Amino acid sequence: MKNGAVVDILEKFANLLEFKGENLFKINAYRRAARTIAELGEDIEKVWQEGRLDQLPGIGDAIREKVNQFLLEGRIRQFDELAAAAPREIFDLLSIQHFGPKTAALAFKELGVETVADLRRVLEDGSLSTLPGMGPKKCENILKSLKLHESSSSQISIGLAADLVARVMDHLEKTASGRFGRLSAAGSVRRYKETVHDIDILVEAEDGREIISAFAQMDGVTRVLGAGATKGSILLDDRFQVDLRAVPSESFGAALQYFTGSQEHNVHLREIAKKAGYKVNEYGIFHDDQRVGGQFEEDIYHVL
DNA sequence: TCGACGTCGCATAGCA
DNA sequence: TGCTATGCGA
DNA sequence: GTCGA
Repeated sequence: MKNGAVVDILEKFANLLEFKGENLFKINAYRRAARTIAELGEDIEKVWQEGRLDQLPGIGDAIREKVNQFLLEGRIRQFDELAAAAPREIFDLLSIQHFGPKTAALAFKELGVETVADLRRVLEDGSLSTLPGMGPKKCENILKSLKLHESSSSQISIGLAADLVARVMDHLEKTASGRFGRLSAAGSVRRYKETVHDIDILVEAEDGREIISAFAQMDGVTRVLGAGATKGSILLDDRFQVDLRAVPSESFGAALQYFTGSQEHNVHLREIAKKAGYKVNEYGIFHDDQRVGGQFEEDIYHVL
């Protein structure tokens, strides 16, 4: 069963294209193809042998050929070519928050940053901050992310995640009670995925400023990654990223559905909605641009 | 053959 | 100081 | 790059 390997190389292919600065839609095409295979209920090699590869959604001539080459020879020539022109540790580098493809390309081109160690060096000796668009704050943020990247522990077990959610909810109820309505975990925590990457919490509030500010001030916050009127993001205990979103009452249900996912589930649901003449997004469910629901999560599933 | 492909909030940098 | 563009993440 | 109009 090589499905995992195929998914992996297609996702990495997308990352390499992104680093190269390729068209965003092309990049997404590779990611979509990877997702299709990840969700495929059968052995990709079997599909391949039976010549059914391009019956899979998102796989056309070009990607089919690459998958073909991979299954035949264990490698993809174009992939190797792209990889040869990129930093040695490109995938590691891109996994550092705030160090995206554009920044990576700039640092590689101007300073020859190939590895995580290189990145640390150019951050510490200040040379990265001499590049256009790389102000002090941005460099500081990247350095913090890099340290986090090296220390963590990026996956959180569901048990610990649940504890963290309880901690946040407790805090909000104590310090901002009455200023918000419903409060719920979302994302992979709510889906009880065994391990999660970060923690998403949703709160019902017309104006999220106060509650997000309370959120950013709770005990154990070691960094405020962002805090606005509708969205806040913190680092708890130096390790755990927790995001809080404030949404108005009429779209709380839709947002809960949307941010609970999973991504594949959302894609599937939208498809169903589309066929039935509806449109679903994080703000509600619509028919002819008329809102027909969104206050409750059930609205979405009920209508469809 | 050709246009659509999700969209938005936040932080930051750079400029007027 | 305010505005806009960009990168990033989700 | 893929899909559908």
